[in-house]
Amino acid sequence: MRRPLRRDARERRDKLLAAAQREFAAHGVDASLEKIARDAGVAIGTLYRHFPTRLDLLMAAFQPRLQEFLDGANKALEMNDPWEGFVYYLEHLFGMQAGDRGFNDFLSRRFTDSAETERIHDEMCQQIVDMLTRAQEAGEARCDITLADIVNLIWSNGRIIEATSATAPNAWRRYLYLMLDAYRAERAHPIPEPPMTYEQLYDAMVHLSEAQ
Amino acid sequence: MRRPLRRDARERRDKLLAAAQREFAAHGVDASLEKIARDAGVAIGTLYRHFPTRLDLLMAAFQPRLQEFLDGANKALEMNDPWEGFVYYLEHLFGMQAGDRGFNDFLSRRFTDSAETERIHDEMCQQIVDMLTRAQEAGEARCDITLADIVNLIWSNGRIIEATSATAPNAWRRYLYLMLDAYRAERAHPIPEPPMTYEQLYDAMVHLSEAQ
DNA sequence: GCGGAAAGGGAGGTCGCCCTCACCATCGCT
DNA sequence: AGCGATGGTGAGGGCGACCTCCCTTTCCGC
Repeated sequence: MRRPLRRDARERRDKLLAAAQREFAAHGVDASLEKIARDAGVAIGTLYRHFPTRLDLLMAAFQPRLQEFLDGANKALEMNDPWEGFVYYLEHLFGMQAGDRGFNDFLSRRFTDSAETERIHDEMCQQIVDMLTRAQEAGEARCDITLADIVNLIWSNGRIIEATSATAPNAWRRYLYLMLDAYRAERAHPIPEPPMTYEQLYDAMVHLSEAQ
Repeated sequence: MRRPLRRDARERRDKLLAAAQREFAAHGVDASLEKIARDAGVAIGTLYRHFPTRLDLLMAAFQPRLQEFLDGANKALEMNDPWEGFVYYLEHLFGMQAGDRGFNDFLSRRFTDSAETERIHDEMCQQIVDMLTRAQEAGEARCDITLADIVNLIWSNGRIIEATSATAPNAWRRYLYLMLDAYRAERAHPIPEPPMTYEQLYDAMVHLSEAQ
């Protein structure tokens, strides 16, 4: 049974979380923990007392963003037109990637030793599959694409945002609308490579975490 | 007037270049120079004597790759069908990106203090413009895309390769063929964002270099 | 207001990277 | 063969990151 935090501890914890949100948003999930502590006006030892691992801090800092995202996603599922829902979902997701580099990194990677992040990732994958299937069954999205193709899209959008955020902050949106034309059933041409399997996809996300 | 290198100097220089090619290919243009020296069986001071800056080493190591690329590109320009040439060019480019992470990085960035790399980049941009214009004039590629869209494509392909090279080494090819469907003129849908200007594009490439 | 538990602090060890420089080794011209 | 120029070496200084641990400070219940 965890007793409530002492007042001073609570305050410093909050400052750390605020600083972490800023730093992760600006520099991605590999941001310097020492800089976060400095920004929070707190000693590095204090950061480690509250958050023994980087992942602990990450999860605490991203909780609100993730909730916000999941809420937005539900709206997409409630839309009547499957294609519109699909577009809305991706636009919402891309917009959040653009606004937060940490969220961007978080989406692209798997953190195998956190059951909590794994659960969130699984949930998002499920949402994407639902979205895509609905659009495919309505005959709007081409039938030869899978979850893995959408994850590829998320990865590549992440890169475009890294490149353009400082100079052309809306470039990702243009890229998305181009990509949507690639996904329409009416324009589909055969693709010479099979989709990635789920396992390949998973391994690739783990790989991104390991290669920093 | 540069006199020829002493025999021992020439040998060590060659070993350094070979090690640099391996390391850059495996870890990108930010690979550790100390590791390159170690791999070459040479002291770090020797590396710096031959190549005072990272860019000097980079250029020396990439010269052959770049030549190889430019040769392949010429083939594309000689093809009769403009669309086929366009596809061939991109497939060739993507394949080289997939085989060499250093080349991949090199494509995405600008190194402002090297006239030589700037020249090469300018040349590639010109090739792309020629390629694209030809395909557009033949009515095969949609008219509302520009050089910047192709550079976006190169960036995003770079990211997909980073993610998938270890688990699904041909995933980039699937992505390319999907993207090609986005570029076809037939039944193109309007895009709500304007293309990036050349200046935005240039700044974005410089930005990628600075943020490591 | 006091005592002990909870929390904070930050110096310091480790690592990998960049880059320099004073000294030593080697080559090759004569 | 000998000597000067050319080239090689690697310790060492600087940096910024990670993480630990012991000592000090602060809180809060009694």
